Parts: sequence; structure tokens; C-alpha cells
Amino acid sequence: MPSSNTVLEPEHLDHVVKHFSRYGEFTYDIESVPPHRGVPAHNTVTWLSMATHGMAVSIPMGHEKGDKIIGERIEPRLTKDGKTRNYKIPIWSPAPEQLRPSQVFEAIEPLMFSDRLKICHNAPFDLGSVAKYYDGRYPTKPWFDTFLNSVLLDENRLNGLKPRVKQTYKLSYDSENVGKKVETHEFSKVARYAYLDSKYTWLLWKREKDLCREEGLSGVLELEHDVIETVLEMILNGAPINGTVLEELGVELDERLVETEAKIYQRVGRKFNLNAPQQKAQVLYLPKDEGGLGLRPKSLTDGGKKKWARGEELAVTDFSTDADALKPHKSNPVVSLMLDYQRDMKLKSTYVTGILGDPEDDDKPCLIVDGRVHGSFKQVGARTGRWSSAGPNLQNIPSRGEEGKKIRAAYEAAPGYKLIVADYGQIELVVLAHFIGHGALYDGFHAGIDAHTMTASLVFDVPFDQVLKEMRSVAKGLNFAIVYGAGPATVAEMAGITITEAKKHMAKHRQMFPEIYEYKAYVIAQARKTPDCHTRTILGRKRRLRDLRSVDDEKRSAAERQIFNAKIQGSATGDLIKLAMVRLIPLLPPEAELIMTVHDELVCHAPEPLVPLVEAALREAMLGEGIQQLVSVPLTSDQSVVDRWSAAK
DNA sequence: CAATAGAGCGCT
DNA sequence: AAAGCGCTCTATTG
Repeated sequence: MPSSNTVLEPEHLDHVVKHFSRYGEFTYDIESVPPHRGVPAHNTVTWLSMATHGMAVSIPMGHEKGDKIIGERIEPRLTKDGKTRNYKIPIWSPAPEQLRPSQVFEAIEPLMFSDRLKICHNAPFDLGSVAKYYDGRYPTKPWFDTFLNSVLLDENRLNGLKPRVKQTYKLSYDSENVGKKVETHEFSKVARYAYLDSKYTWLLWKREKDLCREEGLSGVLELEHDVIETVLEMILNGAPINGTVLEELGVELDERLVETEAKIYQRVGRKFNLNAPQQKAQVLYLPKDEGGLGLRPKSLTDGGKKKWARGEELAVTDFSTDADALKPHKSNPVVSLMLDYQRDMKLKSTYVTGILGDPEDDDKPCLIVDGRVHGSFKQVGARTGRWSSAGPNLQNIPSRGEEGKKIRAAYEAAPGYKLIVADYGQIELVVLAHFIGHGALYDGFHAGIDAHTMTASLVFDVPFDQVLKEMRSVAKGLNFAIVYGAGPATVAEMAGITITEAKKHMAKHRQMFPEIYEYKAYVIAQARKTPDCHTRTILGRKRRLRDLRSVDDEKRSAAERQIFNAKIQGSATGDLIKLAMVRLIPLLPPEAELIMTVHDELVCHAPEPLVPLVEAALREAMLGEGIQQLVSVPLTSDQSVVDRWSAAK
């Protein structure tokens, strides 16, 4: 009988599978290596670990580094300044002979594709990463994700496996961060590490699997488990993108950057680093006799504000050089050029080089594989229950401005395909009106009147068919202020009016929509009364903010804004959009794909002939009876069928 | 040399 | 005195 926890022989693997087959549940975890380490669609799995009743094992399948240093070699390498330095590189013994991935995945296929419960900490990654070994099929339900479970139980703590183990068992088993780069660590160390990942996932599951039920979180937990399927759909599909369009735009931006840079240096009379806020501040705010432009600063940086609060002396570098601070000086040619530079640099570095990579720089790989970028969508990335996206972030692709639109235009459907883009109309205000259940906003939505127009009509005392653009813009700011808790200064800034005017409009708004303010106060008061200071979203997700009881006015106010916003944001762009996505998957024809979510927006990709079907599926998923019944205000959506994402309205 | 903080900015 | 994110660059720290 094999006794080791590390599986190297086929007989051992058979024995392990036999043992696991006896039980209805098991945990598993994978370790992966570059290229595309964190990208389930393309990464290479070199370790699989599993745990169940009475057994936990590591199964290596391609780890190269052994346990001992058996020599060293000298390697000359170029340093950054072009010099050559000799580095001593240790030579490691080879790792023991291991099973092949195909052997391993074939052997465990009966476990993965059974009705046994697969338990993972961050299931989308582990489920998605093994799909490539099964022709794109990922292990079948049921699943249990201890990470999701953990987040729902406390969104304020660190919920990664290591922090949770440390919190629960006062124990650190990975001080070296082995999982971040397994291939650089010794075989035995990784074997132990992988084994412990699965073992502790198992222990956490046993310990915490029923806690959500005790807190009335079963419903959201079930929703989030259903959402896993939508995550897998998005991260395995990826978003279709045209690299050539980005390349051309990159050249255009580069040319302009070089030009702008030269003009600035010429006008200022010297070179400096345009990407360094401190150097920019000196150029802008230092008096003329000290080589600066002598401009009057508009605002402080965060660091500057702190200094000011402590009563310390300020330096020029404590003044902000952000776009907002520069705008008042736009008539100054240097400032105007700086604004151009900042905008172009952002687009070039983040959205062109960030995607295409830099051949000169190994740390900047090209993210496009077979015409797709695989962002990693995180279903509980935000503490409100909102999605987040990373690597690349597909939720902050530029949409405004001439150049921004060009970036978004690179996200295009494959030939013969279309993008179908659907977004909810005013979903946050709809949810707010639903929660209140009456009032002008509620009535307005039922009458099919645009929320900002409705608000403008009451604040400016005009019939809603006589609301002017400027009125609507102010109203938009006012509605924004409700949801985010913004003050007069922000409203003024947004709508382009004075603070005095903003205050006046806000007072009128309070008068015309008293129920909104009553409701807000009620939500905050109720939350403060609960033992853990929580409120719940429409589907029962909790947001806890202990600072609601802080004696520090600033902290308490911040918490009040946060908890109210979380209730609205979490219900709208957490719960409802997720429910719509879960409903969508079974309605989509197999040839159609869900590729992205941007908070209140879903993007699908489908062959042209199937477009009507996909449109209907999106309508049903987002607006159909099963979701509409949850909201006492009519849901609406806008849909566009386009070739390029930039063309959606 | 690697990790982290701060500033700034893209999106809903 | 504005909710929620992630990325890039510079400058500082370990």
C-alpha cells in the first residue's frame, strides 16, 4: 500500500481514486505555470491536489525543479544600464519522474464528472483550469466554493485561503508564497504546499459549510454558486479583439506623445519627467524666479491634505496636478499640452501596451491569444457584491472621447458574428424606487418617464415635456448625489453650476422627494441597530459596516454613505445582474457566447443568423417574469447589435 | 532587486 | 465632504 502523500505511480493513483470514489465529496486545487499562469483558458496545470475523508494527496505532472543543488553555472546577463554582469546560477537536481497530465485527468474523470460535491477555494479558477484537459468541459455540478462562502460570511476580512487558515488555525503554511510561482520552488516543498491547500480547503469546508444558512445567506450563496457557470463562460470564451486596430492606434498615440512632449519641453525651457506628478508640480506651481510657471494651485494631493491636517508645512509637490486641478489653467499652453499628454499616455500605456504587450519587456506579455483577451471576472470582487475584472480589466475600457472610442472599437465581433450589447436602464434608481415603494420616482418609473427628467421636472417646477437639457443635467447630478451621498460641491462640479445653486437645488429636491431622505435615514438607523451593523440587498446579501457606530464624525458619515450605497449598488449591479446572467445561460443557443459584464451591461457574441434569438434571450433573462417579480418597478433595457463595441449606444 | 505606497485616471 | 473597482507610473522602503 503506497503511503506517501505524493502520487508518482499509476498504481498509487488508482488506489487514490478508489478511495475518493467511496465518498460523496472532495476538495481539489491546482497549481499552474506560465505562459498564462492565471488564465484558466490557457495555463498549464503542473500540480493537482485533492482531499477527502481520511486522505489528502498531491499529484505532480510536470514540475521540473528537484530538491538539491548539484552544481552551479556562470551566466553573463545585461543589466539595465547596458553593462554585463556574471550571475551564479545554481543547478538543481531533476524532480522525480511524474505521471502525465493525460493519465491523471483520465484517472480522475469519473470523480470530476460525477454527482460528487467538488469543493474548491475560488472554484472558477480550478474548474476553468482543468477544462482544457477535457475538451473544454469543466467538472460538473454540484460545486461548493469555500471562498464565496467565506466572503458572504464576512466581506470585510481577507478571504483568501492562506489568510483564512491563519485566522482560523493561527497557522501559516506558506510564508514563502510558493503558490505564486511554484516552478521556482523545490519539488518536495511544492508537494507539501499543494497538499496543504487541499487539506485546509477541506477543513474549512467542514467547519463553515453550514454557516451561511444560519445567517440567512443560503439564497445568495446558491445564487453565487449558479453564477460560477457564468464566470466560466466569460473567462473561458474571452472577448474578441482586433490587435491590428490597437497597433495602429498605438502608433498614432506615440507620434502625438513625442510631439506634445517636445512642445512642452520647449516652452518650459528644460526636460523633465512628464509622468512624475512631483516634477510636474514644480514646473507648474514654483514661482517664475525659481523656474516654474507660478500658477495658483487648485487642490491638494491626499498626502498634502494629511500634512495640512497635521499642521505641517506644505511643499509645491503637495499640490495636485490631476486633470481637475489643471482645467482652470487650460488657457495656458503648457497646461493644455500637459492635459493632452496625460490623456494620450493613459490610453497608450494601459489600453494599448497593456493589451499588446511590449516585446522589449518580459514583464509585459501580449494578452491576446487567438484574437481574444481573457479577462478574469471576479464575482465578488467588490464588497457590495458587484463584479470586478482584471488582467485586463474589461470593465474600464474607455468609452468616451474620440481616442477612447477608438480603443473600444478594437473590441469587435469575429467575421460573420455580431456583438449584442444589453444594458439595464437606470437600474440603481429603479431599485431605489422599488425599496421605497411609492413617491414621485416610483410613479415616474411606472409612467415610463426617464428618472432624470422626472427629477428635473419636480426640482425646476416644469412639466416633464418641457425639461431642458441643462435642467436634466442638474437632475442627473442630484440623483447621483442620492445614491453616492455626494455633497453640494460635487453636485456643482458635476453639473457645472455654483455651489450656492447646487445647495438650492438640493434643498428643493429634498422638499419634492421627502420619501427618499426618509428611506435613507431609515436604512442607516436599522443597520446601526443590528449587532453587526448590516443591511441587506434585495436577495439578502449582507453589507456590514461597524463604523456606523464610530464616534468619529467623518468615519461615521463615510460608513453611512457606504451602507446606503451598498444596498442600492449591491441589489442592482450585484444581485439583479447576476440573476439575469444565470437566467441567460440556458436561454443562449450553443453557438452564442456571453463574453462580458460591465455592471449594468451584458455583452454577447453570436453568429449573425442567431442574433434575434440572442436578443430575445437577453430580454427574457433581464426583464422576464422571474426577475421582474422581484422588483415593484418596471425593469427596462437598451439593446444594440453592433460589429464594434464602440458602436453600442 | 522586489515589494509597497502614492498619485492619477479609466469605467459604471 | 463621492459609491465601487484595477492598472500604470514614479518614488520610496526593505
